[in-house]
Amino acid sequence: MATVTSRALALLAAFDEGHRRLTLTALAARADLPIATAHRLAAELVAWGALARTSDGDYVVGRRLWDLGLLAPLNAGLVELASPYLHDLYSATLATAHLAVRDGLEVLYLDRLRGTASVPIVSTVGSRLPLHATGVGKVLLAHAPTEVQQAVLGALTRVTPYTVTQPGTLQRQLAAVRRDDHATTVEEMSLGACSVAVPVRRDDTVVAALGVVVATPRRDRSRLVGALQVAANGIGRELSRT
Amino acid sequence: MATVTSRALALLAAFDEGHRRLTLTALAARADLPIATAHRLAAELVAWGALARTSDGDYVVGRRLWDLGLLAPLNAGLVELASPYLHDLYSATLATAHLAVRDGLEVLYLDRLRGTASVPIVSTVGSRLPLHATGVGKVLLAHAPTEVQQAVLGALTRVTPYTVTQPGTLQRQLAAVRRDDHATTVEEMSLGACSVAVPVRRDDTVVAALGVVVATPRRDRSRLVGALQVAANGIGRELSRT
DNA sequence: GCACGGTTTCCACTCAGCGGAAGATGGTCC
DNA sequence: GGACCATCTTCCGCTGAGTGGAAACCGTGC
Repeated sequence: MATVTSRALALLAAFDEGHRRLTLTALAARADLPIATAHRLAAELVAWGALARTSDGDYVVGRRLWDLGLLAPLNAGLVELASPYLHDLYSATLATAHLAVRDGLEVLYLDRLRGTASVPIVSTVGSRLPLHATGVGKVLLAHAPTEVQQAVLGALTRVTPYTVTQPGTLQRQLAAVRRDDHATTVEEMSLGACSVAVPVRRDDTVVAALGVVVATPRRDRSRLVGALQVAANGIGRELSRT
Repeated sequence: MATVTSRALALLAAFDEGHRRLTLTALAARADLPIATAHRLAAELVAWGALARTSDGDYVVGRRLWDLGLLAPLNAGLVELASPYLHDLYSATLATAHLAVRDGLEVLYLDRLRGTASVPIVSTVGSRLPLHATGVGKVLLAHAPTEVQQAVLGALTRVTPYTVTQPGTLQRQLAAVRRDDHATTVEEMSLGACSVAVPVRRDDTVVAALGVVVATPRRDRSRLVGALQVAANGIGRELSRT
């Protein structure tokens, strides 16, 4: 038997990147609730500010959830603190630059500065992508607890024909990431897109990863790694002061 | 009689900028709920991801609200699209740069790039400040519907000794903002801080304001206005394409 | 004017939610 | 080591908050 709270949360969960605005009927269907129940509970969420009603009656996520979301510890200054460095990185490389953290068994993109090159970019702020198929993901996975590594290694899904799906291969790559202090991918997440990423450390702990996405990394690899490390070190220094 | 939904939302509302992590007892007190009730409902919020429990038992806002918050229409690309221009502005001026929108009778800061100058900055991403006492606020107020202007003009609170609190004076300033297409403040929000701001237009509609905070605006006013307008025009052009 | 789809409102029935109390846990002080 | 305190967790009898099908309402299109 569902609780009232779980029903209200089901309404919130009905929204996602592909469903940012919903009619009442669609909202009820996606929340698996009768229309009358959805209507009643949604009215309370609207009154509080968790949802909002557009002028033609559709429901959208309310401003108050934006406010609350900013209080989530993940945003405790990291995005803001890292932003200048992300832009320095962009200026130095003109490539799409990312700041990401590990969230369970996935990469979560906290910030992105989109470059000008026509390289396919699949990430956006708030999106989650596989750890094993992205540069920032490999960095985060290489420094994750053993049980996280084992869980990921046990479920390597193929995203492109070049995605590494053999555990042994990925383990060797992760060891190389720890040794070389950077990771690369070559069309493992998107065809036409390669990436380079480095760890962001607060003292000795890897708390995030910084990466860029380019068409071909091999030519500029050491230059990209250098720029990434300068930016990552700057972020790490400021993190150590807070 | 309170509903279950209102109690659950009261728990979420217990968190704010000054209370990012709360013990169960504090959470219950701030939500005005008995501890047993708070414990039960909070457990459901934790299970869903709206709240999280730290290792020592405290409650914090959960990652899932961060995700949901990103879906709020306000963030539909504006922050990300504007970010490169905000950094261009920073590079050109080395001052703290802001992107803000009007939210009811207040300014809401969507993005901020903190400059290096030692000027007191009171805004942070997500914060709301008065429309009449900030540069971006004056821009947004000058282009707000008449009833918004009248509501604000009827309640001009003093923030510093230099805050404009006489309706006639502010009205003349707003007319000047519309005429000159930029606004300034001089220690009206914080002593030692002055600001310059311009409108960001999508076609002919003012949808945001872009501003910088400096120690003394008079010396660089036209240079700052120029840089702001270049950035605002760039943002506006991209907005017109989406 | 009618049909249709979506939204809003009603209300008899029932079980989910309530919260005080008791127990458990952990930390501090003497 | 024991006493004390504050916080957290769990229990459970009672009852009114919540339920959702059905009807009414509303807007649009033909």
